[in-house]
Amino acid sequence: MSLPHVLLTSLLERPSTGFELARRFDRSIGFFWNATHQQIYRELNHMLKKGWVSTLENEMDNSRKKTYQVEQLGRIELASWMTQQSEPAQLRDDLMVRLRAEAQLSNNQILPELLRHLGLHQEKLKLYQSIYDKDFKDNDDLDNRVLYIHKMILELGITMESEWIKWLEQVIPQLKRFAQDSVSGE
Amino acid sequence: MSLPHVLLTSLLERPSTGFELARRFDRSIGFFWNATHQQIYRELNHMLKKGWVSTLENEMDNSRKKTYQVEQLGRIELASWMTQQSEPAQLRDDLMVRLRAEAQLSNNQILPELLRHLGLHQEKLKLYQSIYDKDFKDNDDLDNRVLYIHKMILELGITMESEWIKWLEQVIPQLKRFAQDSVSGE
DNA sequence: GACTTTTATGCAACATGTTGCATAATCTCA
DNA sequence: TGAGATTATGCAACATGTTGCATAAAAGTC
Repeated sequence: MSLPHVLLTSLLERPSTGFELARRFDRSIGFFWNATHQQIYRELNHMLKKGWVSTLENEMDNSRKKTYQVEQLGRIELASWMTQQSEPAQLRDDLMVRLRAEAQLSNNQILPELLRHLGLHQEKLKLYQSIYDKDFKDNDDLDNRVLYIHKMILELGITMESEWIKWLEQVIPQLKRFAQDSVSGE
Repeated sequence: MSLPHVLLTSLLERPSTGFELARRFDRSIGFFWNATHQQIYRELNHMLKKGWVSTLENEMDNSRKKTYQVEQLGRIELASWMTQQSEPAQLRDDLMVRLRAEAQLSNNQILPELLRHLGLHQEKLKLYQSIYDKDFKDNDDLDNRVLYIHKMILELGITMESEWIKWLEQVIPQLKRFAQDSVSGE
């Protein structure tokens, strides 16, 4: 329900084409809200019809490229959405389902996937950390709202990835031990 | 894509009616995978058609109640699904979008919602903690796979909720300060 | 100049998830 | 015994998200 609002926010930060939005989704904003280019183009057209955004007339441009900007109606919509409540997202990870299934089936099939996820979380943490170092490391300008908020969002991401890693590093050896036990007699 | 597998796992743990599954979703398994009763009934019918589950003939029961159990085909499906890879779920929380929008709009509308979320996370943590104390506190039977896995899943939930709380408790005062500054001159 | 890659947009079909409503048996309690 | 809550299942419409495919201009490269 909030994809349009993600896009409005993103376009307020900078007027962009659908393609650019999709690319940014692969980086900053997409770390906590993902969307395919399909969803983005579809939603942009929808918002255009509702008058929330408009396209800039691209100078001398006969390509298909369209740059979108937020209109007054879009700002009003975003501000009104800000006053609404929403429930916290819930943890919804396939891996948890697989673990519970593993508990039932006892096939020892889960280990490779746990290791793979450990790797993925480590990579993601590294990525976040590098962005953090680049953008915020020596920035202690706590008076800047925008900077502060972006920094805190990234910090949350870093924390969550770290916790996943710690957790996996605890679970994996123990499950290995179970697997060992079940082959060697027990 | 894994709702059917959640249901299969849940039914392996205990044959149940759709209603019971929905209720359990409100508790244990639903902490990391949610679904409405609609989705559950629809999916159960679907799995019935595919032969993954069957209904128990309920003794002397002329009510509409149907108890489902997993069939061989369902087990095979689940085991085969276990060998497939899946990407880690990504953090996808409205609140993050609202924060970034707040950074753009500077309306100071976000604070009540941050406080509300803090409360919700504290409640959730309390709930998890109470289940943990009840089910696992004095259980150090590390040889029990099923118990161990359930315990670790709950521990992850506890960690994540704790980290949310810590984060909100850091962000809220700072945003309050910004709001203060912007009324009193600055 | 032809060839590939990157940029750029979109349709159509499908899968998944949500909301509102309808139905009906059973249980509770006054 | 009758009124209301709880248990129990489901349809239909809609919203949102995914996948596969098609198209085409622009930029790089051999």
